[in-house]
Amino acid sequence: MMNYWLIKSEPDAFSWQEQIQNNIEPWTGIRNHQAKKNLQSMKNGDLAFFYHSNVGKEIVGIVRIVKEAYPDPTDPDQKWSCVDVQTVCSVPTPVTLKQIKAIPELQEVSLIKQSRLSVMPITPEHWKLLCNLGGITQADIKK
DNA sequence: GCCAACGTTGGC
DNA sequence: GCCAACGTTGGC
Repeated sequence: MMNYWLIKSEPDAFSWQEQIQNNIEPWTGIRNHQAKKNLQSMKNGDLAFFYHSNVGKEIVGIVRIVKEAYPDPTDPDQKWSCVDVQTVCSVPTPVTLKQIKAIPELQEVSLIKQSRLSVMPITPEHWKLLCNLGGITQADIKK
């Protein structure tokens, strides 16, 4: 059973362009219990939207989980977790927060309901809808 | 265990 | 720069 997620990054700190260049990236630095719980629920092969917070405020790409939760090396106490994500594809037409807020079917997404959460699940229905909005096809996300 | 004070995230 | 919505800290 495939799960879908959304992860946030401030492009000033780590942008989609850098993700593309690095290809595989350890998703470190998460210091929130709910976000940690979500990281630990991720399975290899799960897909996640890559969202630019603060600057852009739009879904710009899709990544795949390629290494399940392990201790975050940037945490001295090793009590926080991280996963590895791999670049899958860019979103041809980035989906903006403004767009999402304007669509009645998307009012329940955590991006809106819990605006401070940085790692969140996305339902399959919302995933499909957001892919359509972004111009993503099934072929784009098949390896 | 409560809660006031403080810090952070992130949209506007 | 402001502030709403959290999360954390520390005194009691």
